[in-house]
Parts: sequence; C-alpha cells; structure tokens
Amino acid sequence: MDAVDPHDPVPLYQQVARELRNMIISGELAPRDALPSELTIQQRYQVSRGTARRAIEMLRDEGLIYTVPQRASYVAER
Amino acid sequence: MDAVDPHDPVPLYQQVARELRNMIISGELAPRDALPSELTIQQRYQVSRGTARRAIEMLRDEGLIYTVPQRASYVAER
DNA sequence: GTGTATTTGTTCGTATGTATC
DNA sequence: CGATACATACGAACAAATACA
Repeated sequence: MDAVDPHDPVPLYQQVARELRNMIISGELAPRDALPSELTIQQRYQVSRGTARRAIEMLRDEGLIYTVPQRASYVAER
Repeated sequence: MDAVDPHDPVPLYQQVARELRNMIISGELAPRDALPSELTIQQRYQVSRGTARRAIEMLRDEGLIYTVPQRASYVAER
C-alpha cells in the first residue's frame, strides 16, 4: 500500500500533507527540523511540484510548520 | 536565542553582519582593530565562508571597515 | 633564508525556495 | 506541468600574499 495513491479519491496534496504531518506528529521530524525539500517530496511521492507545494502550504496554514524564504520549511515549536 | 539563527527569515549574511556591526558600535572592536578572520566567523556562527565574506562585504559597503588583501579587515576610523 | 600556517581572493558546482511565463 | 531566472547558502579547490617560528 503506497503512502500516496493516485487511485485514492483523496486529493494527492492532502495525502502528501498527511504523510508529512505524520512524520511531525510521530516525532520523526522534531521542532526546528527542516522538512524534505519540494524536490525530495516530488520524487519520494511521485507528485508534481505544485502538489508538493500545496501540501506544504496546507501544513503551514495549520501552523505545523513555517517557511523561511529562500531556505527551507521547518517544523514549528510546540 | 542564538546570535545567528538559520530559522530566522533574515538572510544569514545579514545576521552575521549585524553581529559584527554591533561589536563595532559597542566599541568591543575599536578603530583599526582587526575583525575576526573569515575562518573564525565561519566557526563562531556556523556559516559557510561565502556567507562570512558576504557579511564582511556588507560592512565594507557601509564604510564601517576596510579590507587589506591577504591580511585582514579593520574597523574604519572616525 | 626557509618552510609552514594563516588569511584573503577567486572560481566552480550543488542545493534550496521564490517568482514568472 | 515544464522551463527559466533569481537570491540565498553551502562546500571544495586553488592562488596569492602575508605572518611567523
């Protein structure tokens, strides 16, 4: 069972967001840790860059991460 | 709170420049005193040499320091 | 004077996110 | 979706001048 499945009715960006969210909640990614880059996400889940960006945007809106322009996105504290 | 923080949206070279600038303004570094070497800056703030050089370049552009090739940068008089 | 270490100068390559078309 | 350009940042390598034992 792939983590991200194109046949799943759930939008890809939501699936990707869920994966990343799990990595944060599980502690695999600790506060202030950098998230995988957009390119890494593309390759890992076989999605387009737009999809990767949208997933990241989702987590940012949730307050789970913050993005430092020209650098990377990081897991938020707390 | 680190003096130079990768999670701060402010570009690293600007953060480093700010630190050095403060050392000059506070008088910790007097006119004609040598600035920390590029290597020292790298190690002290955990940044790359390019970033250290760019910070120095900034202060030079501001007229706060001058650089003697193959020697060091010094705090400007006045 | 000689050799070594240090320091700045310079260039190249890679990676990242942002913006635009 | 792809392609490009840009800004930031890191790393490596080498050159050249200087400092020092």
